[in-house]
Amino acid sequence: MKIQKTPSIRRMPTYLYKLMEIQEEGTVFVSTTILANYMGIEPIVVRKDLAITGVTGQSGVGYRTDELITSIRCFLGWNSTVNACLVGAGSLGSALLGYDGFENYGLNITTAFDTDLSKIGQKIHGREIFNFNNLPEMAEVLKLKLGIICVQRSSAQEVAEKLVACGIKAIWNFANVSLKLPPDVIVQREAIAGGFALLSVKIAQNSECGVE
Amino acid sequence: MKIQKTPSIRRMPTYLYKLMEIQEEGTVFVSTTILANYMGIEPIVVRKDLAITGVTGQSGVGYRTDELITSIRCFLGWNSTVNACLVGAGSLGSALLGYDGFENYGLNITTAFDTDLSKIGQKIHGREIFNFNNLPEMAEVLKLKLGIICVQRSSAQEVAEKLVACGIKAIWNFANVSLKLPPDVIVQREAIAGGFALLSVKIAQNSECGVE
DNA sequence: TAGATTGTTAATCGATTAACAATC
DNA sequence: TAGATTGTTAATCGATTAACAATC
Repeated sequence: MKIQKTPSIRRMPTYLYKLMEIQEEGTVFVSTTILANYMGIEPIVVRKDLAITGVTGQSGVGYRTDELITSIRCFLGWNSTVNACLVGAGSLGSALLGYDGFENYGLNITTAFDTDLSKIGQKIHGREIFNFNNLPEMAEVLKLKLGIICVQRSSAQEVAEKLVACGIKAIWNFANVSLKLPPDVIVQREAIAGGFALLSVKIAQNSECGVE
Repeated sequence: MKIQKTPSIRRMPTYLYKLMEIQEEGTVFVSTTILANYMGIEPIVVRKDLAITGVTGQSGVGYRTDELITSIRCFLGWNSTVNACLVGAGSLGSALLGYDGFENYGLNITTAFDTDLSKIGQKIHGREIFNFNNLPEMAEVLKLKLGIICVQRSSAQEVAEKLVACGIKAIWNFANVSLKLPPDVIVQREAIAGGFALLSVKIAQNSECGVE
């Protein structure tokens, strides 16, 4: 199963964030010119992106801010909520638990797990850390549909398999490994090293140009 | 300045990590079949990616592991070190400070800054937190070339401008905003919401297919 | 020789960009 | 009417995939 329009989809949350800001200001209509200027891209790109969601605007005016927001939310499936657990309450895990933007994404991190006894029972950003061994009992009760993996590279595969064994079919993987899981499990790997690689190449290209 | 081969570049660090693992095992030659299998992609993709770095392999055998590693490192500019500072020692900042993979990327986060007086003077993962107001004096002495922004959305623009004013021309932005900076400043924005958007769409597509 | 793999060339596919009529 | 903007259609560009000869 190939996913298409990846670049457009990646831009959606940025539009959404800006649009919510615009809505708070009370601005009813917004044009692709404004969004493009904010993003540092061309208006035609924004127009094509928005078209994917099925929304339509008014010639000479733009799009209704509220309609756009709804439309993007629906397209991303962020209008309904999914129950998630986070495994690995280290600093990255804490950062994610503390991120208050997730409520806008329909992401409800109800529980955090760890194996470190010194962490279990403690609270991080209002959520209690549970023993990862209790996952099987808790997964069903809490109706967990998504697992967020924030453990070390070395234990990520094992954690992923246990999540899958509990019926969790979607995984957001922040560990620096490729997970081997059954084909019906949806995995999204977040590789920040990839971002740094891009930055590095930009820097290298830039200093080349400077020399010329 | 457009950057090309973005998808390939993003995959490079993943190859690199796996290759280092392979090297530690003492395996001298590695084929694109092995790398492709690890990444869950096709060998031809890996071959094209590796070709970008200029490395060549041996028909029927594969590539020398050590040559591949060197080649990817050089291509990414990770063979030399860049001094970086991190601004915003919250949980995300701490996570990055604690990430020990950066030494392999030629990234040397020498300093962390914050404005929170309760954090200043403390140490996180061995690095002292300094007052952000001291940035101008310290930037030159420490030869800072890169700034990593981990502050709240609302202060990111201001922080970025101060970094640029200190001669820092490359910024890795983890705050959830588009920064408006002079065109000669290189910015890489890390938008994890984009990753979650992709995951959400995958889930949505999957449940559609399930119904059919 | 047989099997595996590289690297090149061509074909396909999808994303971005350009142009412009239609609309407010 | 003039200016701004949408949405469609076509053109361009780049990335992915396929095919295969050459090589070990």
